[in-house]
Amino acid sequence: MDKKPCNSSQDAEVRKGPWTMEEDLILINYIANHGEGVWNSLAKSAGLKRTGKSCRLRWLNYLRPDLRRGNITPEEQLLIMELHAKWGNRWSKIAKHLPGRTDNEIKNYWRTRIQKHMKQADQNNFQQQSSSQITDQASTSQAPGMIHEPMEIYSSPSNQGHQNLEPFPNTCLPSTAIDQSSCDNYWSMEELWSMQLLNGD
DNA sequence: AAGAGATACAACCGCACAAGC
DNA sequence: GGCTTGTGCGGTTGTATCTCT
Repeated sequence: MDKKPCNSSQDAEVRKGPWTMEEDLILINYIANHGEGVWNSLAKSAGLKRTGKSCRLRWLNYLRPDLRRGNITPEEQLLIMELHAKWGNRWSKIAKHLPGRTDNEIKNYWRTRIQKHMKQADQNNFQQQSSSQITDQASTSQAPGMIHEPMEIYSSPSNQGHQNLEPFPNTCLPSTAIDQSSCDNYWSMEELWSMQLLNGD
């Protein structure tokens, strides 16, 4: 990942990859003295061989003093799920309701933890379903790969074309979900809890 | 103990939008 | 009004670490 500086061109001046402690200190000190904002000029003025975007990302996601480090609490987990059910992948919007958490952190958390649970639940239901539906498959238009994309099925209002997939037909899909194409809320918290997404760990 | 696979997290990329000129 | 630049956001990728066999 870490691109070694080349011996020519201006790109050689731009560092990529993991930040060093020294770079972190430079950025922290600079922001402490001059404040944040105007990231491109900040990067140059501070003497960092980074893009403004990279500096901003590093500051917002890692160096900010008001960040909360450590595990997501059950309360935060609940809130994330609730807000995601309401807004979908609007991570920055969700992050605003979780003080000290970043959109990147929430996004990663969702992808690695919650999505994993959904995938497992999805597979369990698929196994249950497969025995009963195996004879019906020839009459459906379901693509074979669809079962691997629970997120799309779950959240996206733009994926109404998938609404006949019913990934959790027995226990999880709310009875009204399919008819909620014009509604912002897809699944209630009660329904999400019923999927036992929060009980895994 | 070693290798393979899975997981979690940091960071980058591309796009869209807003502000300034 | 059009262009340039900066910023913010969501998606994706790379890699370190952990777990399992």
